[in-house]
Amino acid sequence: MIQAPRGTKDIFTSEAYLWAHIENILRDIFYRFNFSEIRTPMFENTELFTRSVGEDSDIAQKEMYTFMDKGGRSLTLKPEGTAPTVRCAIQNNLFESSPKLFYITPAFRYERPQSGRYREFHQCGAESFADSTPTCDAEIISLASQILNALGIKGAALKINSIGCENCRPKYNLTLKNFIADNLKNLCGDCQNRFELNPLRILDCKNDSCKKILNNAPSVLNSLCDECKLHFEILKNLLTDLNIFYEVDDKIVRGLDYYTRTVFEFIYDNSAICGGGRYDNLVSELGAKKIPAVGFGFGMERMINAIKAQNLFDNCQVKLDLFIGNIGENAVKKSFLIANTLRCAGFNIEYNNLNRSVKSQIKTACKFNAKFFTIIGDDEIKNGSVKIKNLLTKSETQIDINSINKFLEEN
RNA sequence: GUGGGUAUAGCUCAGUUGGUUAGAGCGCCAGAUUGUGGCUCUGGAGGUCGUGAGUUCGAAUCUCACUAUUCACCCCA
Repeated sequence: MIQAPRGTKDIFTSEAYLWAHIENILRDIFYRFNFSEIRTPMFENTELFTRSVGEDSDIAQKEMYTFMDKGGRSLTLKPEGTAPTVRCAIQNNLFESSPKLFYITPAFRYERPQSGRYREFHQCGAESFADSTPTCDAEIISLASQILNALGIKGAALKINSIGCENCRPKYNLTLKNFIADNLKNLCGDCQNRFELNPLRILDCKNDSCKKILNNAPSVLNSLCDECKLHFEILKNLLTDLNIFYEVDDKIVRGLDYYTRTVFEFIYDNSAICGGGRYDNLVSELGAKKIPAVGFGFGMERMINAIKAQNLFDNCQVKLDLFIGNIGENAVKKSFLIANTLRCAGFNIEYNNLNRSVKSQIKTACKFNAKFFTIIGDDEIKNGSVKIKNLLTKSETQIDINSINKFLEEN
């Protein structure tokens, strides 16, 4: 048997209905904040991701689905949503016309699958190129927070930090490296590599011995320049004014290289359900003029795990208005034609097309959550009259075979 | 990339130191009820025991490899 590839998952029936339902809620919230939807290609030129995500990042190093097409181009399935959004905005010059964009998209990373993590997963993200103010950061965080509220997800903790800008971060990197230098030998192998490439990432290491060493490390917050410091202070005040609870965590640095100043995460069940931050240099690094930006990405699978764990949106399924049962060949054809008429009129209809007992037909109708059930046989065709049964109340009504439409409208 | 668990019917799972024809519950189909669901009873269909090798007179059971799946680490959403 051919199975779905490792790390992928089929989404069908009630699960697909749940996804569609959630996507509708998400779009509603985005529209409230005047974000417009964009849909970018599933694959991009590889260079887009090596330049944006960072050539040395784990994503670019070992997690990307990269392939050559028949024209010799190096292409990569999108591993995240931000870089394609920025590319699209540059290419179509969206910064003035629609500076606030959102997407709901599959993304691909070659990783070992585990709970809430697939090789094809789905991201729901927003990017704002509106301006560089802390208000803009607060709006983005507020948007993420309202998404959680609208979905009813409780218990996600917001953590925020500032990792400075191109002016103050190099200074902090030096401070941090000086602090670590003596202990470099005691850090894990990964961190020893990070020491030169990206010392900030050492703060994020989960290794216990590294954590211990970094416990007393100088805080990035103490090295911020005046502008960054002010930006962060204003943001914190705004979040308080918005009644959004947060915790400052100066160890949050985020894994993608493009972030500047504000970074944040919503943690649920020990993993990040949403991550984001400001990236004021990415647009210019990708070749356009300098345009500030801030955004976030939700992991849809993690979002849905949380929704399921809290039993939100139970009983997600489409309901049938009527199930048409039948007995005999003539009746099968007749019920098919009636089903067609009623479907044209806008009702959800199923009919029986197999030679089965009335009992099993009515059971099938219940399984599909049909509101009404009717059965058509030679007598009904001859008399032009059918009994229609309410499956909930069990009451039956005798009506004209041509007035089912009217009956369904009235009931 | 690293480390553990698991793989038997559509689903959830039993299966004794290795021993005849591999079971149960649920679901499905039919009958009891000649054309009306949920309860009850009766019967029925449905299995390359993940794949391939090995050990053995004999393997669902033991060994190895592979694949898939799941959980954790790394990383990330």
